[in-house]
Amino acid sequence: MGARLTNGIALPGEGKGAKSTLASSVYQQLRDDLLRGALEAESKLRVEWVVSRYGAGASPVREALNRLAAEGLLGRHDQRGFFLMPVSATELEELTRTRCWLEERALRESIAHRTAEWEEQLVLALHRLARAERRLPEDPTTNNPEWEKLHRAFHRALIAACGSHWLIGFCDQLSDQASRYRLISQNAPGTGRDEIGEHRIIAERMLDGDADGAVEALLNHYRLTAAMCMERFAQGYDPKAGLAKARRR
Amino acid sequence: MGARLTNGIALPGEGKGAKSTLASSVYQQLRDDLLRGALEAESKLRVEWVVSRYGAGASPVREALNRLAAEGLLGRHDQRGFFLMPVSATELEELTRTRCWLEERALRESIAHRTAEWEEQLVLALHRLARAERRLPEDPTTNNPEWEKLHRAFHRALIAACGSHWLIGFCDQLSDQASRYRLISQNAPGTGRDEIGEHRIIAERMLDGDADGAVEALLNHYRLTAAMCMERFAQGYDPKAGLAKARRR
DNA sequence: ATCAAGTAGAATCTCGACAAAAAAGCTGAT
DNA sequence: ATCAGCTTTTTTGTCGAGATTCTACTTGAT
Repeated sequence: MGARLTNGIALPGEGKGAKSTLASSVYQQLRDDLLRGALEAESKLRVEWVVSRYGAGASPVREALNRLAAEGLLGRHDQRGFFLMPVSATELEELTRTRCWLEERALRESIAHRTAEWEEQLVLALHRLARAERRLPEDPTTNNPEWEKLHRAFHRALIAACGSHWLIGFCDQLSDQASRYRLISQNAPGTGRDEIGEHRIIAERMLDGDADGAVEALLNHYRLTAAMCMERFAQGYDPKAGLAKARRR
Repeated sequence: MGARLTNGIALPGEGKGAKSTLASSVYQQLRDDLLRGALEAESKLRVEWVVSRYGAGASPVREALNRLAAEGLLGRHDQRGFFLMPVSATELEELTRTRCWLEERALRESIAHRTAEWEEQLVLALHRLARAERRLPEDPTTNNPEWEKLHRAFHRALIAACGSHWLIGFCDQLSDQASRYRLISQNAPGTGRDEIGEHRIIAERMLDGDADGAVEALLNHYRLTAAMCMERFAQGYDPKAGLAKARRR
């Protein structure tokens, strides 16, 4: 198993010459895959499976798994290994509720402490999001990872001026969880939803300093997304579907 | 944590029941020591030092360190190891502010969804806290670890009925950070503060369903603690003190 | 004296093998 | 057929050695 390292060729996003460790590399890739909903099939996550998939030894893989478990993306039981956190309707509801609480506070603080610099970043984030394609051009049934990145960046830009990196971190964590649900339930295309319009309204009200209006728009945005997820995944998602596939061996 | 293990090798010398995994044991002990402010001297945390102190190999120690870093109690730089998160006045201010935001929401929700069971738990937590000694009987200058446990349990009981384990987890995280500051700056004894009285007032207003009053009492409680910490640690704590000691060699 | 380059030392990080535990499979009796 | 108890297999968790990287120190030149 040759260690196929990705150093030497600097990725465009990694301008800092910081050489990453294997543990961090596995962490990043596995995290992306988790958020992409790429491996929701298996409930259990054997370390040997991760080792063979990402081409690293057991030690860095275990370090990555420990980080993800501490973040709440994975679960862990002593002497029983790691597993993907289960999903459920009640958990989605609780998640959305918590998210609304925190984001409302973050939004209001962000508006109260806005600066010109922050406004420009917000405009920029909205512009980039509007330019990106929602789905992959070659396959309109799958989400565009680039759009997901920009979407997350936009929502982070909204609360960037709230003045608490703790609150920003918590919102990020909840955002990760939410996108996991969104991508598991494969948000249906073209359900008559004007996504970019929703985002634009939120941004405009933010820029106008209309805190109440922005909060209302944002919470509706979250609740609508959650409702669509809930519906689709209450009727369509079968947690045992993946296990059948895993049995082939 | 009531996992009674059928571990034949009792090894009573260790005291701590190293029941499950070494990584979890090191995690628990190191976390306790961090919150106790027991090792704030050195800024850097060499894994070999942890290995020799807690008697485990490098692998479980690294797993424990990764968990703590993901929780925000430690910092980490690739290829540069782990370090204790620095403390500062601005960080304490930001922490306190964030904590007030989250705890206010949690408190209001907890009151709104209170049950008889929850009320009883709260009464119990207050009673236990009132019974415990604030300082160690044999050495009145150091805090009583038992009191710290009960104090944390009381504050968690306040928000236990808020209906979101996410929010509870975030509040716990902030509570950990806050107690780190409190114990670093060695909260002064006998500054005329009626601690048990403050806690009792909060609990009484909670039980009365007086949300506004409870919130006011709780936030004042946090802000007073923070102010005392801030004062003592702005004038008394020198972050370079530990480094100077480290240079002797 | 300051600064740069090169070297020796120390720390981090990773790998492969081993021990311990849990899960799966098997036999035999009720 | 079911279940307890034992054996086999799989998986987790741990250790020690080695490779890679960072840090501190010495040396030499402007």
